[in-house]
Amino acid sequence: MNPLPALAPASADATCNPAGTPALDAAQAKEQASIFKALADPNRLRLLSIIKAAPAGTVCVCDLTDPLNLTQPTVSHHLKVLLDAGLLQREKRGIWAYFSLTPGALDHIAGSLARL
Amino acid sequence: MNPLPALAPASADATCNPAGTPALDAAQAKEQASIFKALADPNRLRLLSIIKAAPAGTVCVCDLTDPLNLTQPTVSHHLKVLLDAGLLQREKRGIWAYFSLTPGALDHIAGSLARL
DNA sequence: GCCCGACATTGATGTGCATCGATACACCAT
DNA sequence: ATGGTGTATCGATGCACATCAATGTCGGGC
Repeated sequence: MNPLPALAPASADATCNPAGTPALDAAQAKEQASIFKALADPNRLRLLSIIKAAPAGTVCVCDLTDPLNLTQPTVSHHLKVLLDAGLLQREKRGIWAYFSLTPGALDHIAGSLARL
Repeated sequence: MNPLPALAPASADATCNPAGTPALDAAQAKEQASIFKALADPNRLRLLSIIKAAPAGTVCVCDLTDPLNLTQPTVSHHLKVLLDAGLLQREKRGIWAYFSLTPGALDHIAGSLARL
């Protein structure tokens, strides 16, 4: 369970880009696109924002359905998308599931943007 | 024709986030999501990468269809999406259309990510 | 004038995704 | 065990999008 497995190999081999091959090959592009796809939804951005702004840094699912005005299955779906993208971490405490930002994930994405 | 009209109002009013309202309201989230939606496609990421890596900083459309292995209408569609998102600029020289990165656009997105 | 090449737009098609209701699962209390 | 509550998963539905072929538009050369 490495953190951010999909973000790692973005800057491995630095080719000198010989005027015909694109700087980003198809595999790298697909990986990065999947990350941005996770961010390409208003409700998921709001989820990230709420979790980031939380005092303890962790938020229970039951506190996320009301501010977004979505049903519980929909919120759970979005959280899973962000989880699979490596942006969130889940910690189960008893009945409740607490979500927190993966440390450095947003910074990592910002870096890969600048390194396009 | 302002550059990056959809990116501007991200950090206007800084509320103190009173424990119920999300840090990102629905309108801001929708705007930012539309930007990430433009980035959430492998071929569009490759287009940006190719244009950024080009020596002159500008690339003709005819040089973009081959490396992506897509038809010309599809490439034109993707370029329009990036154009509408404020990420690219178009300059027509005679018959040809040259595309270049909007200066600071990627940095702006990276900043808004960190400011979520 | 006419034709040709570069690019944009349109229409159609298949696929993917956001959302919901219903249901299943996990955990605690009694 | 039995009931109840918080989450996750499933199936279905409607919409958005990526892609292409065909067509339209603009500009240059003959």
